[in-house]
Amino acid sequence: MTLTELQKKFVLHWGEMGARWGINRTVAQIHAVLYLSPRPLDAEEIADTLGVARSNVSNSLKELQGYNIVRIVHTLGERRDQFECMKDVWEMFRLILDERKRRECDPTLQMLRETVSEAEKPSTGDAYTAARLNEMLQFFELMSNWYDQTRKMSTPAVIRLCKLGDKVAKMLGIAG
Amino acid sequence: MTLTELQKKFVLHWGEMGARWGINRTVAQIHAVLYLSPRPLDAEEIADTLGVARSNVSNSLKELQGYNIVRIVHTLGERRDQFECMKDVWEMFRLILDERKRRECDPTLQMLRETVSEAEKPSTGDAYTAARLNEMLQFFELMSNWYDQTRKMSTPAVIRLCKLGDKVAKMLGIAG
DNA sequence: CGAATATTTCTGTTTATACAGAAATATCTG
DNA sequence: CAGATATTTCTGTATAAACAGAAATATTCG
Repeated sequence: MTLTELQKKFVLHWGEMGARWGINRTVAQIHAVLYLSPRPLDAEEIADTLGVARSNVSNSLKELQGYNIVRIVHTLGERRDQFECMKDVWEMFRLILDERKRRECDPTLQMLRETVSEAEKPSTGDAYTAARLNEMLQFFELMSNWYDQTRKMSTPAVIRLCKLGDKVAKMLGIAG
Repeated sequence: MTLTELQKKFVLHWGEMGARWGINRTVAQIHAVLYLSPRPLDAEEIADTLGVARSNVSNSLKELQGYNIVRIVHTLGERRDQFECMKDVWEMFRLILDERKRRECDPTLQMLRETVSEAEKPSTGDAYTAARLNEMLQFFELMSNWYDQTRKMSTPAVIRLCKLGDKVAKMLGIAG
C-alpha cells in the first residue's frame, strides 16, 4: 500500500494531533492508515507503508486494540493477522472516550474522593484546600454522570441532540 | 509555602493527568499549586514549593497564562509579579477547552476541508478516501458547531443541562 | 543614574519515550 | 514433528522534550 499525497497529509496531521492529546504519534498514524484503508491490512504492510519497524507496529496495534477501535480479522488462505479499523466515526470517538474516562477520569475521581474525605476531617483543619478539592470533585462527579447517561443513548439520538445545539436550552426553558 | 501530604497527593496526580492529556507535567503541577493556594504566589515561591528551577516556572506560567486560567496580580509594596489561578472550576475547563479547540480542532477542521475538497475532485479518483475524509469532516463540523453554541450559554445553564443527563432526550421526545 | 531586584531568554544536560533490530516464542503447514 | 512463517518480547540506541543554571534583559527604587 502506497499513500497518495492526500492520504499522507491526513496521516501526518492525525499523528501530530494524536501526539498533542497524549497518543503516540505512530499509534495515531497507524490508526489513520487503517481508517483510510478499504480493506484490512497486515502488520508488515503497515510497517512498509509508514516506514517504521515491524515491532513498533505490533505494539501500536496492541494499543489500538486496547481502545477497541481496531480488531484482528482473518482471511481464508492467509496466515497473517490482518487489522481493520472501525469506520463509524461517532462510535469510534465514543469508544476512545470510554477508554480515556476509564484510564484517567475514574482514577481522578477516586483520588478526589479520597482527598476530600481526608481534607474534611476536622483534624486536618485546612478549610480552603477542602473547599477547592470539593469543588473539583463536584465537577468531575457531574461530568462523569453526564457522560455515563448520554453514553447509553444511541448515536443517532446523540447526533440529533448535538444538532439542536443551544436550542435545547431554549426548548426546555432553561435560561441562558 | 509547604505542601501538606494531602496537597502533594493532588498536585502529583494533577501533574500526571496533565501529562496524559499532552500538558507538561510541571505546568499542570504549578496549576494545581495555584488552584489550592488561597493567595497569589510569586514565581520563586512556586519554584521552592515544587523544587524546580525558576526558569522552568517562568515558562510554565506563560503557558498557563496562554490558557487564560492564570493571571498576574500585583500587591502594593511588593515588586515581584504574583500569580493567581481562576477558582471557578467550570469556567476554568471552558477556557481550557476554548484554547484546545483553537489549537487542535480548528486546524484539523481546516485540514479536513482542504483534503475533502481535493479528494472530491473527479481527477483524484479515490472515492473511498473521499468518503472517509468526508465523514470525519462531518463529525468535526458538528462537534465544532455544537461547542460554539453551548459555549455561549451561561455556566449555570450548562450545569442544569448536564444534571438532566439523558432526561433531555426524553423531554424532547428524541428516541433513544 | 546607578544599584538592586526581578524576569526572560539562551544553552547545554538530563531524562523519558519512542523506536529499531535481534532474539525468543508461538503458530501454522505439509 | 520438522520446517517455515508470523508475532511478540526484549534490549540497546536515538531523539525530542523537559529542565537547570547562566547570561542577558528589563524594571524598580533610592
